[in-house]
Amino acid sequence: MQIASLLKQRLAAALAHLVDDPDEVAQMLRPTQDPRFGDYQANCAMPLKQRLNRPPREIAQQIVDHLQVADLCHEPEIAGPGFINLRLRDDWIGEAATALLDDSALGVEPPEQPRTLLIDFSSPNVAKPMHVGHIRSTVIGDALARCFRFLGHRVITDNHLGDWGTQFGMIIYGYKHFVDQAAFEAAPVAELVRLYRMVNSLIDYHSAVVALPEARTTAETLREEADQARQAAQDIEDKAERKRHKKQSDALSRRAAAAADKVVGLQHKVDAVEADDTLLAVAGQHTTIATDVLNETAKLHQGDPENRALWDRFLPHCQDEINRVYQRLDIHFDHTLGESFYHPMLPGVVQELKEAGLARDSEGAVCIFLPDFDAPMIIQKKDGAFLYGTTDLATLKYRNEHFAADEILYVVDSRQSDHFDKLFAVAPLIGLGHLRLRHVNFGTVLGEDGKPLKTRSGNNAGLEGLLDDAVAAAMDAVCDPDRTAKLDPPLSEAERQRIARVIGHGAIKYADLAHHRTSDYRFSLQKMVALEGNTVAYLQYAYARTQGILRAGQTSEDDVRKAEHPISVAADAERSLALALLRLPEALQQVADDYAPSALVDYLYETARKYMVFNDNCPVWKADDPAVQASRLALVVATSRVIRTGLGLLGIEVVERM
RNA sequence: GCCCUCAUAGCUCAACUGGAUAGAGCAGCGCACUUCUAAUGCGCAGGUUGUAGGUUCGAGUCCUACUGGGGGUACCA
Repeated sequence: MQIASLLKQRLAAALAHLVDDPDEVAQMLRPTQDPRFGDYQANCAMPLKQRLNRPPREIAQQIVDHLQVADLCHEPEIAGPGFINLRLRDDWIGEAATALLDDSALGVEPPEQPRTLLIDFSSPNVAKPMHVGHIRSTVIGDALARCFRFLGHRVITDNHLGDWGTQFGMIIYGYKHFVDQAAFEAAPVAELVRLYRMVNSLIDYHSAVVALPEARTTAETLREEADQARQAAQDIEDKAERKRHKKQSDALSRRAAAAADKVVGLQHKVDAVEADDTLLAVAGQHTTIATDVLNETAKLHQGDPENRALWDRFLPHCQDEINRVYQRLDIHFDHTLGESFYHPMLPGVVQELKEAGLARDSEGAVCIFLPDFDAPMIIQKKDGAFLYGTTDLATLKYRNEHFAADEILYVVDSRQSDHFDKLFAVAPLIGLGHLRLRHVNFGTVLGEDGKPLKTRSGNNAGLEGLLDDAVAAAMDAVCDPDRTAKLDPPLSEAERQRIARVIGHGAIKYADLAHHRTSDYRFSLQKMVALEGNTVAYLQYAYARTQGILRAGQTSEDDVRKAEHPISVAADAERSLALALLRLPEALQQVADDYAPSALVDYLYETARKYMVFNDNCPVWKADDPAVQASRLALVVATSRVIRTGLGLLGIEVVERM
């Protein structure tokens, strides 16, 4: 049962006497921020002032007069300008919490209208190593899939792999010119990665050599301007005026620093090749590598047998590579239909759009011009190649025909919002207006310096290395012998390994999901594996404590459930914990409404904290009264189930001891 | 240039979509271990929510302008 919706129903019934849209008005029910105002507050009296032309407190009184909540709440109170404060009865909380023990859905009720959602997430480019940038889409998409399923909706997950792009042109080119056959036979993926990196650095080298002089000039100019602006600012007498100029000169300085950074970055790319005489010689022999790579890609797309054979040979290895990461992270897809799958459909898509008069030639390319957009969606380049807009349209049509989804979520970087705005604008024009399309966008992962996370070489930090680092850091932090010394029996090596793995991987997922998806967030390995604060270790510890109590009493969750002892809340810590446990459905509703798993993280952290307070104040086995003992034990079990289930919905496992 | 997005405590982030005195954590200071794991709990301190206006019973949240960060902007994805 969901408390908030139950109260909303009651509220709506009371409002039916006053307004003709009671259900809508009843939505203005919120949990209170301050326990002094009870547990929930109805805020609908104030806004009704105009509509009913009466003072809000009077309206509130009328609502309260009709409000039938005596079975759930104490007498409602009207406070301030017209808030209606509701305080749940302790006996009701106890009964509801007791019911939780026998409910595998933990209070979640089947939806009135189950939806079918197709979630498109992760979607890495294969053939290059997965990096930290893929983490957000993967982790958020997986958590959303788990949450929507738990809420009773039908979910189809699809990994729209980038398996047909320029990166294959790069490794095909690399293979043709630089392959080490022995290395390829021995470890194909490693060799392909080496080839990818080599070709990439050669392309970067040539473009950096060209770009460097202008970047230097720009950096110098900006530097001078910034210096001048700072000087000028110092000479200004008027204080306010000086402050304003200072601000502007600071901005200029930052821009100058960024330009200088860019020069350093370019120089780095040049140095990377020039430091190695062999590589430099190779660079000299492959001056047109950038366009040659595009040609290899184009040949692949046009069905060139040699390139197609190479692609067929490379792809399984590339898939093994990413599947290893998914396996590690316990992430699964119903479908993996990459770009290559849609490639044969693209000419037909363009043809149809042209025939329908939606697309037309412009500057040699085939474009869909849309009102409200400056630039068109280009679906075929002047050289005949197709673009991701084309693929996305083909994908949309295919999904519509094969998956009967009523909603499609694209868990993709915020930077692509323009693209999705266009895609979603085209959809109704091609008869797909019935699909609810949603760009579930997310922000960038930043390093500790506030810049997008990169390694020192300028490449994106590799994902597997990151996971290894997290597991190692978790081992150091969580399996510190001083801390685990009191565990009896002592932790075995296998148990330590498992704890480090669960906490390490969990830390990465948790830190990502803890931030609202739309904001950028600062990635700090040290903070995410920390034991204090809003971290996965804190939740794991709370969970481990619940298990510790069961062990101490030589009992199990099943035994406690079968005993059917009622929960009754007396102490504040018991009440507040029990109420928190009843709110999982509310938290999940929020996740679904915003497509934002962070709401579940906040909820779980809040619940774990309340459990910790309970744990400190309400001993189980030392309680004198057997009824109190049984009630607290039942609360412990309910907590353990909520935390385990909640973390599971985030894709995170639990450990029994730590 | 135009469009999108962000700006909240020293730091990292919340704030249930317009509700009451803006909350957590970290860092700092203090208190509590004979324990079902102190990997915890409690307390103190920390804020003109970037600036200036506006909308209304009520604004961190909405509108306008400005300042600053990030991103995008016709053939990469």
